[in-house]
Amino acid sequence: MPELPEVEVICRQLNEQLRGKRVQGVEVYLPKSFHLAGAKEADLIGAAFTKVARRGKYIIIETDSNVALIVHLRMTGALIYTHDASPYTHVRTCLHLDDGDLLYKDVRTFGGITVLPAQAVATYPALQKLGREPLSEAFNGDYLYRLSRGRTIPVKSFLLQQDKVAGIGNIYADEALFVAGIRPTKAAGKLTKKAANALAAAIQKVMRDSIAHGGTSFRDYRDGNGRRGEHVHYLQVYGRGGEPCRRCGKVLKKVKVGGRASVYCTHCQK
DNA sequence: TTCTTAACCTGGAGGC
DNA sequence: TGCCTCCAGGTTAAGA
Repeated sequence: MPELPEVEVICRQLNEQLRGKRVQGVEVYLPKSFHLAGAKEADLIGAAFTKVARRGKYIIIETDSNVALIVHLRMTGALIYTHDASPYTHVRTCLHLDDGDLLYKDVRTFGGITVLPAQAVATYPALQKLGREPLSEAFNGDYLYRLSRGRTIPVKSFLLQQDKVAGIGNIYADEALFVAGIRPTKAAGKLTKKAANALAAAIQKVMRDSIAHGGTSFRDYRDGNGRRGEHVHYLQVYGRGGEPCRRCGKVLKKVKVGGRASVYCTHCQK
C-alpha cells in the first residue's frame, strides 16, 4: 500500500530515469484508470518528461509541453519504468517512450493517471485540499496540537485525514503512534502539547526511516524499478497483532479504529 | 460541523 | 479440489 515513503522512493527513482524521455505513444487497457482533465491524449505525444515530484501521495509528472500527469496509486498501484513489460500483470496503461515504457499497473484498479494542462496542476482540487507535508519544516507539534483541538475522533483517524497531514496511511499511522507512545483510540483533542510534539517527531522518524529502507512492501508495492521495499522488516506494530511487542514483550492488540485495522501495545502506548 | 459507515475492487487466506 | 466468505485499505459520498 503506497504511502508517503513509498511514493517518495518512486518519485526519486523516476525523476532520475524519466527526465528527457519522450512519449511516443499511449495504450490504455482500462479506461477508468486514465482520465483526461482538460487535455487530450494527443497532447502527450512528443512531450518530454522534465520532473517527477510528490505532494502527499500524489505523483506529479511535468513535461516540456503544456501537459502534466497526476498519478495516485491508491492501494495497489505501481508506476514502473522498464525496457521489458512482459513480466508485469495488471498493467492498466502503458506510455511508450523513446527509450523504454512507463507502466501503470494496478490490481484493484482504485488508482489512476490524470492528464491535464500544466497550469491546471496548481489548482487541482485534490492537491489543494492536502494538509502540511510531514517532512517539511512547517510540520511540527504545534501544528498537530492546534488542528486537533476539540476533535473527538480517535487520533489514528485524525492522522489519516489527508487535509491534516498529507501522505500518512494505515501503516505509518500505527508505527508513529507506537514510537510516540500514544494509543490509536485516544481522542485527538485529548493530546497534550508534549504528546503532539512527540507524535510529530515520531511521524517524521518513521517516514525518514522507511524512505531510507526503500519503503514498505507487503503484497503489492513495488518501487519505480519494480523492486520491493525493505522497511517491512523494521515495522514495530503494523501487521503484528497477536505477536510480542519488540519493546516490552507484551502481546500486541489488534482493534478496528475508524474501520481500519490497527495494532498497538497496551503497555507501551497510553 | 463533525463523525461514522458504505462503496469501490480484486487477490489471497481460511473454512467447509 | 472447489466453492464461499472475509479481509486488506485510500478516498469519497451519504447519512446520522
